[in-house]
Amino acid sequence: MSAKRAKPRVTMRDVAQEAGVSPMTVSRALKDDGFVNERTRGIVRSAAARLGYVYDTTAQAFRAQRSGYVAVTLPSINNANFATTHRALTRALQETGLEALLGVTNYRLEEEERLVRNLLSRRPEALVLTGGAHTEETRSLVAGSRIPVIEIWDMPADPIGAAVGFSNADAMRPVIEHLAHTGRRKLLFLGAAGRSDQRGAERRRGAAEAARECGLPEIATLEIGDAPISMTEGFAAVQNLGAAVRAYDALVCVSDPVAFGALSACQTLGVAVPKDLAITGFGAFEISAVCTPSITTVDVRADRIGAETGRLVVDLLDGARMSAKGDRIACGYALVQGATTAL
Amino acid sequence: MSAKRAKPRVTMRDVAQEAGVSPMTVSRALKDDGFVNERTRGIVRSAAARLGYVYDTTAQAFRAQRSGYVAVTLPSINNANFATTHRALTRALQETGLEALLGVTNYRLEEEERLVRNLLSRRPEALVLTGGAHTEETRSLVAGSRIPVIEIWDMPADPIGAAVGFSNADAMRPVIEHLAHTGRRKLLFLGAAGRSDQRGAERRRGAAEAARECGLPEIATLEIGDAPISMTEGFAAVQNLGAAVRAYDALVCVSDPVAFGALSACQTLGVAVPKDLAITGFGAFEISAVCTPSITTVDVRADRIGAETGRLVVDLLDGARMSAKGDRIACGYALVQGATTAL
DNA sequence: CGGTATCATGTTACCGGTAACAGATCGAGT
DNA sequence: ACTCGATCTGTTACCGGTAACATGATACCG
Repeated sequence: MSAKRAKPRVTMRDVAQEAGVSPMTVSRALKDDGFVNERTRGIVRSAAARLGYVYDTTAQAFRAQRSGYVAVTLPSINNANFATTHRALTRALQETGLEALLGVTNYRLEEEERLVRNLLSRRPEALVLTGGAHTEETRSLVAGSRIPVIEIWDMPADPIGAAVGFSNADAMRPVIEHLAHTGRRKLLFLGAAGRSDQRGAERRRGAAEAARECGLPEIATLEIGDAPISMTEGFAAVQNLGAAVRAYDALVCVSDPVAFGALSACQTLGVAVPKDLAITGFGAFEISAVCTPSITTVDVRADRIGAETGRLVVDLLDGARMSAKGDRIACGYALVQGATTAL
Repeated sequence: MSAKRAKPRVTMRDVAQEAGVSPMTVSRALKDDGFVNERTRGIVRSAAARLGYVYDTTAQAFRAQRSGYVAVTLPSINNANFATTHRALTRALQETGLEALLGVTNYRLEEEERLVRNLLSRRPEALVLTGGAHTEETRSLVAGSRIPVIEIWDMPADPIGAAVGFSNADAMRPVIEHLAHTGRRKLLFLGAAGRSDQRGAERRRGAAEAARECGLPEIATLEIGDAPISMTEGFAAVQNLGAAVRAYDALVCVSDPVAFGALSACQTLGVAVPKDLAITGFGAFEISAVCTPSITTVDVRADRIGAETGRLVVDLLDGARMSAKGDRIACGYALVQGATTAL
């Protein structure tokens, strides 16, 4: 049996009665749009405070058919880059009175689908999806929703709506070129199973392509489990390879944490980095700069992705920009040379 | 001028018309509560699919005066432990059809206040706050909201409602005892400015107390900026100390990332860890196990905090448990010995 | 065969705000 | 004194679901 605590929720009507005015006046007074006499406004405000009135956004959103928020999905809430993007996005939205409503997919497309369905039923005004890979069902749900959709952290060949980010494949190119220029030829890519990490798979593809163009031998691949993979998996992978890792000139890791794990394992194995083996990461996480030797990586401008996305959302909702279909905003990336690839 | 795209939102009425039944029947058919004829249900379902109908949770919540979600605040979405807690909490809630609505405070009490105000106006059914320190305004807002409130990751002396977590002060005790037992006497605590990191300040207090009880000299403190502090700050702090760090037997760090930064700086400075200097962290982050030498830390059972909180919320909303005022659930913690304190 | 339980569906009203429109009051200008 | 506009406040209806109740159809009983 439910605890049937009688809860006399305080509404505008109550405040109106307390203040001796109509509910409409309360609404206006609280909105502070200048259409209410200054004295009345004061009376209403103090009445509201006295009763402990809390504005009901749900009712407002319902009436106005405007929820005032933007749904955002992230694969993980344990990732500095996604956190940065989210912060920048939130900041940009707040200036317009919009809120970001955050959902986490745990790198699973089915969870994304469930989440999107759920988020859409709350009538967001726009939808920001991290990543460009989705289930068919997700795509059709989203396409039918008639709200602006923005995919970030990816440059899908066929975006649902707009896309803000960078090509994960292209961003790998400077890494491979750098390795080639410093004389590394036998490369091993360390990443998650392709199915589970679309962005990682793109990076691998880009690496393979760049290797070909640089005249390097085919790049080898080691899949070390489903996304998210991190330090532990990178460490274990290299530990398992053991001395066999010496067959390679460089480990190209799908992310900095994986690279750090690999680096740490090398130190355990007595493999000298960068002398015997070079290592590269991806994402310019804090650790890449702090560890010894520092890790060569790629800065992908997470904050810019968030800020640009925010701007785009605001523009689209303003109607300043019409449809976003096909808009693609590239935020760039930059190689950050660390000590793990020094000569 | 706003893009006034005419959007004929599909409602239950439309579906009803399409299916040739009343809106009420549509409602029942979609809810699948068994009060509708099987054939009718099929007709309604296909009509809904044909029109691309999407259920409107906002309207449902409004009518039922039940939002179906639990508001959760986190200081950061770049922290494995908070992520773990959030995942466990979400999982527990989902079994009851509740959703977690996530807000981020960036370790700022004023942001928390803004956020709480916002979240409350969306009428959550319960509120989960990470941390036990709040502005006065936040406390009174929350207290007046008449919904269950649970503070996690802390054991405040005077909780608003219930508390689930551990005493950050107590959790520091085994660390200090371990250092004392292994002969370390001169300790330096590395943490954020106390004001900005309540949990960190508690850890420092606990460390100081434990040191006293173990008969160690007063523990020194180095504040290295406002929360969140991480590897970079830990690294810079030790780098700045330079040779002066040799005056201590052990660095007691407020978190693993700070500890790792300190460790890395020691390696740069040529200070041998653990021979010349011991280092401890907090939180059992992945890096503590992967780096070399591995870092002695404290596992605080982030998953248990999430799971217990979820259970508590569900119980409270069921009415199975009445008021949570004063409930305190301790989730425990455990010292994890690493190589940074070996002899 | 009337009475009643059972099942399936429809009708009405309402949740808490606010847009749109309709007064009411007042001072200024003619 | 009358008109007019500006300023302020009130009234009505509505957003999209669904609880509560009413109704209609069918089955089953003594």
